[in-house]
Amino acid sequence: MSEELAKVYNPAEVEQKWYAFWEGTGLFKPAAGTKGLGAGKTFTIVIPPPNVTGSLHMGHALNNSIQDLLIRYKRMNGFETLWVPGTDHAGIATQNVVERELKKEGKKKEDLGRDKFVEKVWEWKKEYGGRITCQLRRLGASCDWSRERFTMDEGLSRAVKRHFVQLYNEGLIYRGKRIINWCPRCQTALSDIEVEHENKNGSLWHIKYPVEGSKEFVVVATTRPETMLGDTAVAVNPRDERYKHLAGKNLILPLVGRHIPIIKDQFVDQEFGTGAVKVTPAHDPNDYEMGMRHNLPFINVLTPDGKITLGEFGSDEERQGVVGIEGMDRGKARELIVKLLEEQGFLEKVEDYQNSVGHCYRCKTVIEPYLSDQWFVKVKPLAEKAIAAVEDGRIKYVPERWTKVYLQWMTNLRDWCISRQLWWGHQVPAWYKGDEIYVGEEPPKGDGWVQDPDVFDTWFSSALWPFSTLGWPNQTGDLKNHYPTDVLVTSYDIITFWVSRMIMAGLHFMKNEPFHTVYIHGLVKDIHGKKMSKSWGNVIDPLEVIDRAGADALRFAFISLIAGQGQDVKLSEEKITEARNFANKIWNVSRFVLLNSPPSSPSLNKRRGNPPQAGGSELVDRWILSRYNSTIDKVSAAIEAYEFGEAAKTLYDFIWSEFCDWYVELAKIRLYGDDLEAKETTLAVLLTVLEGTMKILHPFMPFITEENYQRLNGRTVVKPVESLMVQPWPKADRSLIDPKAEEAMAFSMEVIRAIRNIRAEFNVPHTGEVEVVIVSNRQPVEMYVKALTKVSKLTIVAKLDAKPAQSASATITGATIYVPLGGFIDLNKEVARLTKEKERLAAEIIKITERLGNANFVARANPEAVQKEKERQIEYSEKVKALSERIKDLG
RNA sequence: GGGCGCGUAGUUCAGUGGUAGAACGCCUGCUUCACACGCAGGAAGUCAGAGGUUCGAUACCUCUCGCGCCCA
Repeated sequence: MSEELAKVYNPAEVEQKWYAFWEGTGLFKPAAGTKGLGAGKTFTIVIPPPNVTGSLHMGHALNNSIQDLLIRYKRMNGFETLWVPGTDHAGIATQNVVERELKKEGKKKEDLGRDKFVEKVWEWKKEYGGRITCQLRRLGASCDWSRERFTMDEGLSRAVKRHFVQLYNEGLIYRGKRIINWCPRCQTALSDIEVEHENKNGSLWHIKYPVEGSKEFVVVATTRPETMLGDTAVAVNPRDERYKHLAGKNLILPLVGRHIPIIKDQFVDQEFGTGAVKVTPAHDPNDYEMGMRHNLPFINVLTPDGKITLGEFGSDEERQGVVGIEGMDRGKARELIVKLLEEQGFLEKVEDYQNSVGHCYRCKTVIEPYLSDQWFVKVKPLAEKAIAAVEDGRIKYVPERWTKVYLQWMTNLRDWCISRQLWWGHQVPAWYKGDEIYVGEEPPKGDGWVQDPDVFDTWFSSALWPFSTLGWPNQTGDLKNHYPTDVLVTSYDIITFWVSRMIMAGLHFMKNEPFHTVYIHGLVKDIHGKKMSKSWGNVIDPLEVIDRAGADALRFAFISLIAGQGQDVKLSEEKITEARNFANKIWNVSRFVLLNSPPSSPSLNKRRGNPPQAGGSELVDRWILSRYNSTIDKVSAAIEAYEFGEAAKTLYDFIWSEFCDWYVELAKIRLYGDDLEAKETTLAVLLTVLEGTMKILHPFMPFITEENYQRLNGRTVVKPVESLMVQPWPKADRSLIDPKAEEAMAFSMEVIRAIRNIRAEFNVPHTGEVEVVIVSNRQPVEMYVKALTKVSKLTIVAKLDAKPAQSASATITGATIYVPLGGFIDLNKEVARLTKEKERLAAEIIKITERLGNANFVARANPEAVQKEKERQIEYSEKVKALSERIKDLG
């Protein structure tokens, strides 16, 4: 190991090296723990599988930083930890990507045919599928890569078949012709949640439908005039007086001439438009229901790619009024229909209207409600169990508020459309021969069977992820040891897509909830709270950050940003820089310790294992050991409570402020002194605290902590080098938590700050030494004060005979400090300074006095609060008195 | 329309029924032998607004306003 340590930390070198070491020595694999909290217990996480064609974005980086933190923490606590990695085949997304590639060559997937196309996707997967897993390694994710899974691999495909076949046999899956959400671009059905609704400014067209055999019209209002081609009725509310006289009559559909009935249906809202609505059973979910209730014909007027077809019209006569519309895109068709209606006097008026338009969540194309044969899951019985599991606390959401989102969604579920008209995915294991249907994990025997061409919704396979990755449907050892898993870490946007489905599937197939805790984090946004997107140009690439600042910095930036209750995380360059600087600080403090510690020394090693005991040694040692042990407790408790931001902040403050700014600075006194014993004791404390701190920081910043730990080991301890990641998590030694030492140290620190403040206020040069007189009954540690304030002569007295001339002063609790400044002092400035402080305190005293004068306060407030106020009153009064005297002296 | 979250220093955010905090940024002074990705010091807030509960509210309750999200 080189003794030359760079002044600036270079993460790139360090990170590559240690990841290879960890993975190479098999440390990511579960190993039975024997010690600590986790003895005999497992801790398991399954990764939310990223899309196989994807590359690492900030959302992944945040998500996996959290998972790795938990996994590393539990591993060090002695749990047999397993983090299962893998990727998702992401049906539509992946198919779209490959289609786009083909398009560049001027080809469509139909040119290749299904088999060739699927082959092409597999090739694509082979080439790019490893990309994201490599990127997760760059982040430091300690997944067990030997257990990596893919939703389309053999085992998981078998699991999906079992899923389908079993639900089918239990009567929980059916096939039927229903109105589903159809994406004309992807040309597939989508489930309800795959549709994003957006409020858009549109129009409401009022169209006149003539009454058969009369000069009267019924006016209907619609946002989608083009669908009138498929109208098979007009509906009114049975209670609507306006239409009572038209009972039993027919209307004549404008342009088309089709005779359609007026029907009465409770569903119709009398307040909407004219109270009469057109009914298009093949193109609207509500109209579909009405169509079923009233036995109306279903006329589909759209092709799968969103163009008009008149193929289902009853006669050529009907087509004559709309010649030329066939094959026209739905948007153009709307324009034409409106134009024709207007020309022929059927359009009464057009109003501005805001309505909600559904878009495909993958390609943003406007969705069509479309009538087709699809497979559905009856979710109600599954959902009931999934609701119960959360309601009775078997599964807990963190933060708790997401429980409500989940329950609200689960209680309003409609049947889940699981078939997709894609080529990439798990093909539905159902076969048809004439009217016969066969559902099974294996193809049926005999000739003439044709397999259903559809594939499953990707979420239908990822629902099984917590147990399919562990071997299900086989009863494997992993399944036995690691199911149920422990914590699922994900962002709120897929609670409905994924979390809820895993809970349903886990409870149904494994008879046990898939995890006990769902930790929900926010989405990564830019500094203004905007979504990161290429078109905004505000994307920060995690790989680029890792190259530039290190994975540790990225991880720490994220973890310190998630203090809120599952709020979105606003990532900024500044935050990354801050975390990078923190890494550099850690690097340099280790460098300091290493540069000052001799190569392995027996006497030092002996001391290392026996840190100074409370009460018996140097104050600053007792102080830092007290703070260090408190920090262990605080960090551990924060992680256990999922308060990761709090844990990060605790570490940041302890390392930077307490350890570096105070302990290290004061350690230098004895480190550079002549007393060998004091020197070794100091080193022992430095090493103890630094090494322990590397341990509790490891889950946050695995690379730099491993590097430092290894260097420390090499220097001072004679033992074979083991990885930090499998060292036991430090346990706070409560006997070293020493409030007296902390109190005493706080006093010295306050004295030092007061002197520094005076020096800075009066611009005493850094090199200029000053004399200080402290009037106090308490004793600050002279050595500390002298070292940190450049004081040449320090006098501490309980009472002052003669006040030092030409001096600035500070009044702190329990002491007045005089700093004679000779020529440096500006008396006016000093008087102003003291007066300001006096006024601040005087105002405070008035408030306190009022409070204490309030009989209600004294009588009702708790006695401790009253006592505290009294103490403050005395303390402040003394300070004000001292300040007044000083001002008088100077004036 | 229903639900949820947020509003605290210039910025990003913690926080607590009893003295308002951090980081970054800003200002001043320092190339002090771990670190200028640094050290020391400093300025900076009507805790969105109104009402209520309370001896006491930035915090708890209600309403209003503003921002964001989810569902219909």
